[in-house]
Amino acid sequence: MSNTTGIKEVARRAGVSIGTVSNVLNRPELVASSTRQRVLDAITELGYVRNDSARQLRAGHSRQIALVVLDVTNPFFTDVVRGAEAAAEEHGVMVVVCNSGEDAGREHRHLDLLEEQRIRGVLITPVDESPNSRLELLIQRGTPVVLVDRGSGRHSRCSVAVDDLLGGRLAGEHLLDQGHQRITFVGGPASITQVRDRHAGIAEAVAGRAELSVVPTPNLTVAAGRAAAAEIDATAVFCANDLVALGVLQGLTQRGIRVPQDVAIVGYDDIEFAAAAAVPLSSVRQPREQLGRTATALLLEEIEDDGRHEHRHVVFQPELIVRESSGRPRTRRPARKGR
Amino acid sequence: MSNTTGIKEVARRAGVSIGTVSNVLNRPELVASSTRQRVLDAITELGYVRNDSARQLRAGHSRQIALVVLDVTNPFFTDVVRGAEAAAEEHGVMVVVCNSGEDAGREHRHLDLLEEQRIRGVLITPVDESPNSRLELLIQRGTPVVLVDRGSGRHSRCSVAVDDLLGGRLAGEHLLDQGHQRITFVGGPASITQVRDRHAGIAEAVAGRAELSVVPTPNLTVAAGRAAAAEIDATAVFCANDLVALGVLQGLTQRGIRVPQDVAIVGYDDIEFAAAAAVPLSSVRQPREQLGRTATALLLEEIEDDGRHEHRHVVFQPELIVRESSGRPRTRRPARKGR
DNA sequence: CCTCCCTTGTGAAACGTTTCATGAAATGAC
DNA sequence: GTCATTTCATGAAACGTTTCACAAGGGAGG
Repeated sequence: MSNTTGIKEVARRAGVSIGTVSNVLNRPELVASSTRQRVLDAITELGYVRNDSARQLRAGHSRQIALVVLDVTNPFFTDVVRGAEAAAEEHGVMVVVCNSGEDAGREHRHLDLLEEQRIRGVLITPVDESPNSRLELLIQRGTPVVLVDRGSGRHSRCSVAVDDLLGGRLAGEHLLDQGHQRITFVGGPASITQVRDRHAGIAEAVAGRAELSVVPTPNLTVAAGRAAAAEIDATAVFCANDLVALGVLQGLTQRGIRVPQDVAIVGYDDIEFAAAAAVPLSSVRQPREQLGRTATALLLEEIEDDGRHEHRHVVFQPELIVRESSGRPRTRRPARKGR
Repeated sequence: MSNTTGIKEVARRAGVSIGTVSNVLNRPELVASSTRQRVLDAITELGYVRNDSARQLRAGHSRQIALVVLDVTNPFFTDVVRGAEAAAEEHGVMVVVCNSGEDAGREHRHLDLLEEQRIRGVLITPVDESPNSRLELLIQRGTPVVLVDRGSGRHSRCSVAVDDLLGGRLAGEHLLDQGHQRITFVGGPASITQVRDRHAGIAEAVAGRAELSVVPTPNLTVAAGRAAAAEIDATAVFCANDLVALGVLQGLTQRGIRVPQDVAIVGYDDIEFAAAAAVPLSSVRQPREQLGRTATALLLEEIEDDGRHEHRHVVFQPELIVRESSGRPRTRRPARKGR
């Protein structure tokens, strides 16, 4: 309603030129304090609100960065979001969160929109990593992009990742230690790099020492895990994801299969809810917030460097957290035992 | 890099005026198909990307809506996000997600930015509802706003909510039915309307029939719940939130207190993880996605109606889901009993 | 052949900023 | 009192769109 059309009105009210108002806004030290005050007053009296479109148009690019996640519903990613927001806030940059929902089409559309907005930079965990993707185009046209939770052989961009191969190996070693001979990997689709790497990791660890099968899932959700549980026929399960693991746990329990006595489970991500699960879940922990923080730092650095910039690849080490779901059946809870 | 400066370049390449290019983009039926094709070709050859800032500047407002949530980390809100995204997508509108983190300052800054961007509309669960807040100003200046998960006495805006008083009552009745005489409400801060209403609801149900105490928390997180558990001295707990409930469950377990034998717990929201908890959690269920969907529909409707618009208030009914955490101590799991 | 209308395409104005070259006034040095 | 320098303020151009009044050309109807 009272959108009093900007700077011009303010200028008139304060009795100065629009250039001066702009200066008050952007380089206040250039304007005499009395004038400055007059302008400031006019601004508050009029309830003037800067028009960002005009600003951006002039500047040629936005002042925000985007974070495109695979699944907002996954606590892993919400923690990444928090990390990114924290880092961005320190630099006075705003993060807009986009959700691809593991859907390449939506990711594509998001990138279209973001490019139209001349977004300053993009943090993304891409749905897949085909070489001629929409993403490549974006990079090619000059938008800084940092890959999140995904290593990158290519050197056309920065990346922040956790060593998923190692994560898979850790899980594998652990399950072997527990004496398991038939292990199943649950997760999918294989188009997601994390899924492939985690699978490759455990395959490597297990090779020749135990039997490894796979139950593929259409996505990485609790529901998918629950469904997958029906097909599990092994003494240990390694899930691509804690959500899947939680689902598998529910599914197995429903089938009357006890965890960990009959089947052990190891998840991935160590989300907050893993520890609170019906059977506290063993899981491969990733530094989730750190991931977001570092990615943002890298992106801002690249934006800063503008011209020449050395792309960097940061890799974090995962850590296996062992809880009841994969421990040897123990009797260490007297309260329960004694009743 | 190859940001070939827009429409003008395209026009030159296709040998037409810029007005024509604009027409191809916005009202293709107005331009002869041969010309149209020529322009389209030029666009792809040049890799032209529309400049949204310029578009917005001309239009006077953005074509996106914002969703400001209290806590991205809370599965309740991520489900609301999903609902909102789904509804928005059907209308070709993009949703930008902002996280206030239950921090009034951040909420304020987000609204500043959003207003500068002339955001088309805002869905928000405000941190608090003081009458002269930043939010009021936004509404006053003409931005359509829909309150999410919060009823509104005022008629200056639409709202979508779940009847939290009823939710509290349901929890209260249930716990009374189970014979509890000393009940504690855990949650805070009281500045959050939901917290107040849920508390008021159970207080109403319990009044005169049992003793009700309160353990306040600084926010609605698992950690806060865990900490609050130390102060609990009652036979039943009603938590403002499933996150808090999960925390309380952990904290009590750590103290060697059994749930539900020693203390019953009822949560709120019925997030996906509630059912998967160490002790499956009783919880007051809200139609989370529905909330997001409806809010978005209302907002789009208001944007459509533009001039005269009748503000509406949609209220959903919550539903109590009873699980183990508040059942009478049962022995219905033979597998466990028998070992 | 003249008129009228319809289809296509044009050019310029406007949206609200920022920036920059320029100018005016004030200050200081001599 | 003059000149050089510094401090402030100005006006116009530019950013890339969309929109709108208008013009040019082509048919159809008379």
